[in-house]
Amino acid sequence: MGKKVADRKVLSFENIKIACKNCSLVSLCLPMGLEPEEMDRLDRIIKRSRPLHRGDHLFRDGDALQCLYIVKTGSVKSYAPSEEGGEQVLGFHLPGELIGLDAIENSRHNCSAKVLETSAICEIPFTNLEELSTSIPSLQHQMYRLLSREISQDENMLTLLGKNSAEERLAAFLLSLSARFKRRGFSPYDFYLSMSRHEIGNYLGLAVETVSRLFTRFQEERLLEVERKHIQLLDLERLENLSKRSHNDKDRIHST
Amino acid sequence: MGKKVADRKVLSFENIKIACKNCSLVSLCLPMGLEPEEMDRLDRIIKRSRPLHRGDHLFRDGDALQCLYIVKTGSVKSYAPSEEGGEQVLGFHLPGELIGLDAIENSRHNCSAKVLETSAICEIPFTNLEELSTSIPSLQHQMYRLLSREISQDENMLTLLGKNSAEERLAAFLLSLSARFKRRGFSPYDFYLSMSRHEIGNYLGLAVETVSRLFTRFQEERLLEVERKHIQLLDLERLENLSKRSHNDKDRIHST
DNA sequence: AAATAGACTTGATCCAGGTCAAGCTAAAAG
DNA sequence: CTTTTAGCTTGACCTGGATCAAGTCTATTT
Repeated sequence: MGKKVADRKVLSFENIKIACKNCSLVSLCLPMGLEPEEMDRLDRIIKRSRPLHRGDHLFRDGDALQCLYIVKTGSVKSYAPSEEGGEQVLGFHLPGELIGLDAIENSRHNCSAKVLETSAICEIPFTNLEELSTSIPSLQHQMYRLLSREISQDENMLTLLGKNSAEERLAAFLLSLSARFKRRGFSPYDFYLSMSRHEIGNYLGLAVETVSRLFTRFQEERLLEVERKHIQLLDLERLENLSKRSHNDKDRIHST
Repeated sequence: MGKKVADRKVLSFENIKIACKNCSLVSLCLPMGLEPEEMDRLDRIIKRSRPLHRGDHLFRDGDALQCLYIVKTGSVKSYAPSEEGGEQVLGFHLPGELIGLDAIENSRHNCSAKVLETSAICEIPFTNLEELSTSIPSLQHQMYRLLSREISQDENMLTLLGKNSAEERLAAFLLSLSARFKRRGFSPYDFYLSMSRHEIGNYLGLAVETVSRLFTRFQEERLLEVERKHIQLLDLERLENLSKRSHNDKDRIHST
């Protein structure tokens, strides 16, 4: 009984509502740019549940849209499941990133999202958010920006998949992670992957084997050091060069 | 002089402001779902310029965001130019579709857009639109929906590029056009392509030659009839089957 | 009507990356 | 501890679609 009370205390501690204004992510998250008073109003509609564990779903393809989700700590992958059990990984989400935006169109999720490791997630009931954004112009603006950013990112990804080689894709992927870790105050050179090789390959439109071979090759070429999930980038600049296709740009369209 | 006046009249006739409420696209365009009074207010900020001609740009990569654009008649392609003169085609836009949404994030266009044929375009100054949407909740809602739809579409495209064969990609492309023409009151079976084979290939991540061969093959298999830009779809159902990869779905991820 | 040019098609060849197969490793389960 | 299992690596081989190389067709210009 004493133990149980102790447990409760620990849980309620873990579960404590770290208000947006006290959250380290505030400058790159939804409340970015809000006045303190506005932030409080937003804060009141956000739910912080206890941590989720590897494999837990935020939502599944077809679910009615209830909430948008933001990663507070940990990481999430979103993916489009296909009938036959296959899937297309659509993205990996790090702290501060908003998830579920593709559900607004028809009030139903068009993909699934599951956490890759133990993660804390903020939930924002969409109806409330929409209502609130009517009366807080800078929140509306921020929503437009975040939706627009998602579109830009997907378009980048389309270019990556449409035009770039396996090598270029993996290099770009690692650099994207590196830059995002950096923004969040983590090392851009030394990090752990929370997704499997299979998931990386799926995301990049490559076979697992290709991803594995590339990691080996990048290591041989002293671009990075890899040991299972642990990555150390040794030469960002060369990686950068690799990631932008220099060769083979005969793809110009001569139009009228 | 008489002639000149006549010219003016013709021009002002072409240039006439067909208000949203009189536009045949109203049910699938930005003003969808607005009250008549709201529609008038939106109408007042929309600019209708004279028709643009093949190759004219709506905007270029890097331009400051001034307006969002909607195709009234004709068609537009958006594409990401690369340094070396190549490009990635990001989409083809038909009447009623909103263009430039990826520019909101940083008030600067991330891609270019040019018209594929003589086209009438509505221009909407974004600042005014944003302002207006603060005071018209259903306009804000519509903006959220359209941004979200763009994300969904890009995600579909990611899956197409990441997982599907050349054959599946072209079939899906033709079916997408067909469905979109249908919604707009055109024949879903018989239409003209306003883009070149090169642009189709670029969009689908394929070489021109592959696109050409596939058209030939599809015709041999009596799936369609093709004569230059003129397409007649003969068997939507078989095309549908082709477009969803049945084979080869060993891509499942067994995660914890 | 001839000439030029851009768009498209068709055939021949090649190769990046997929597929198949086997083994390795780490960590979780017993 | 040993066993199991899922994830990862490596090698051998194969293939879809890219690339290379001629043409052909249409439309526009002269």
